[in-house]
Amino acid sequence: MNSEKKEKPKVELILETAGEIFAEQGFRKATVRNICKRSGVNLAAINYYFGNKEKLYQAVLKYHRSIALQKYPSDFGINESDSSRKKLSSFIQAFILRLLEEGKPSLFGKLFAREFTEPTGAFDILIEESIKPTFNLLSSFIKEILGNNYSVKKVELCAMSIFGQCLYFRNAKPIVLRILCKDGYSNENIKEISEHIINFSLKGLLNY
Amino acid sequence: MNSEKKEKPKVELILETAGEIFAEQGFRKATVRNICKRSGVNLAAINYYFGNKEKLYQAVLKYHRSIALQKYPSDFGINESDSSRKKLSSFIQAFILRLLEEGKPSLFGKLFAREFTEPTGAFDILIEESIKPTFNLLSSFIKEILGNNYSVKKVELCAMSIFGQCLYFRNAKPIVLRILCKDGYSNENIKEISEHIINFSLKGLLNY
DNA sequence: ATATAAATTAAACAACCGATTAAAACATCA
DNA sequence: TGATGTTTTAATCGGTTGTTTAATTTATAT
Repeated sequence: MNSEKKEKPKVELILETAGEIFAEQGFRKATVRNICKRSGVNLAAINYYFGNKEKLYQAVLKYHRSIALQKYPSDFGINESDSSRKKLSSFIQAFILRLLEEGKPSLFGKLFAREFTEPTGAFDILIEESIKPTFNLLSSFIKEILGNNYSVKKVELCAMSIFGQCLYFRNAKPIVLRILCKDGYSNENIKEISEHIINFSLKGLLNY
Repeated sequence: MNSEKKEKPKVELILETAGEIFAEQGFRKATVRNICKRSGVNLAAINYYFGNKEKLYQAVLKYHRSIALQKYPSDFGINESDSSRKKLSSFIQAFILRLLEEGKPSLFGKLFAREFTEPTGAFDILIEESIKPTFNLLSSFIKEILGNNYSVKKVELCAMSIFGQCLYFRNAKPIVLRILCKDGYSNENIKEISEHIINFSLKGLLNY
C-alpha cells in the first residue's frame, strides 16, 4: 500500500516546478540541478525527457500557456453585443485580473515578462501568437470608440497607453506596493486599479 | 612619443565598458572576462580595483547615475512659474526623452530597468533616491491639476497611469517597434509619443 | 640611483554548470 | 518465468565562472 497522494507523471511534475523556478529566477539563473532537486527527480531526468535545458524551457512555456488559456480565453470573455465602451471596460478588467491575480495561470505571464529583458528564441513566437492578437482585439474596441475620428497611428498609440498602464502594475509591482504601503494586491486593490484605468482611459479617448 | 589618444584612467574605462555590458546583458550574463577584454585590461583588474564583480556593479550604478544626473537634472528643468498643465507637459516630455533617447546617459536607465526583473542589493537605494523623488514631483503637478477634487489615492493612481504609459515605450520597445514597423525611435517618433501621452493624460485627469 | 609602493601580468584554483554515460531498477508482455 | 524495452540512478566529463596568487613591471619618492 502506498500512503502518498496519487502520483503525478514526472514530466508534468518537472514542467510545473520548472515553470515556478524559471518565473522566479529566469532562464539563466535557474539550474537544472535546482529544478530536479525541487521536483524530486534525478539530475538526468531533464535531459532524458526534454533533451536539454533550452528545450525544457520551451516546453514549459507551451505548457503554462495552455494552462493560462484554459482559465483566460483569448477573447477575454467579452460579449459581442455590448457597447464599445462596455467592451473596453471588460477588456481592461479581465486584462488586469490576468496580470495581477496570483496562482498557477499567472506563471505564464511572469515567464512572458522575462522574455523582454532576457529574450530567448521563443520571443518571436510569443509576439505573434499572444501579443499581436491581444493588441488587435484592444485596437478594435478603440477604433469603435473613436468612431470616424480615428487614424491608424492614433489607435496604436491609444492601445499602447492602455497596455502601458496595465502592465505597469505588474512590472513595477515592487514600487507600486511600496508606494501604496501594501504587501500584495488584494482583490479590492485589483478592483480599484482596473476601475481607475477604465475611467482614466475612457476620458483619454475623448475627442473634443 | 605616443600616438594614442589621451589615455583614460583604467578605473573609468572599466566603469564605462562594464556599464555597457551590464546594460546589454544583465549582471548575471555579463562576465568579468568579457568586461576586461573589452576594456583592454587584465583579468585581475576588476578584483584589484573594485574587490569583486558585485562591488563593480554597484560602482557602475553610482557612476552612471551621476552621469545621467548631469544631463538630466532631478527637477526636470521645469519652470516653477508655468501653469500646472504646462508643468505636467514638460515633465512628460522630458521623462520620455530620458527613456527613449540613445546615448551614454541612457545607460543608467537601462541598468535601472534591469533591477526590476533581476534585483540586486542596490534596488532599495534606487527606489528611495531616484524613483520616489520623481514620483513625488509628478504627483505635485497632478495634485495641482485635480485641484480640490483630489484624494491621495487618486493622485497616486493617476501618477502610475502616466509612469506606466511612459515606461511602456521603453520596456516594451521590441514590441512597439514591431507594431510601428520601425527599426528604432526617431526624434519625430519620440515627439509624437510624448505629445500623445500628454494629450491622453490631460484628458484622463479631467473630472466631469 | 635606489628603495619602496603601486600597478600589471600570466597562471592557476575551486566551485558550479549543462550534458553524458553505463549500469541498475523497473515495467510490460509473451 | 524470462525476455525486452523503458525508466531511474550515481558518477563523471568538459567547459565556464569568479576569484586568487605570486611574480614581474612600472611609477614614486627619498
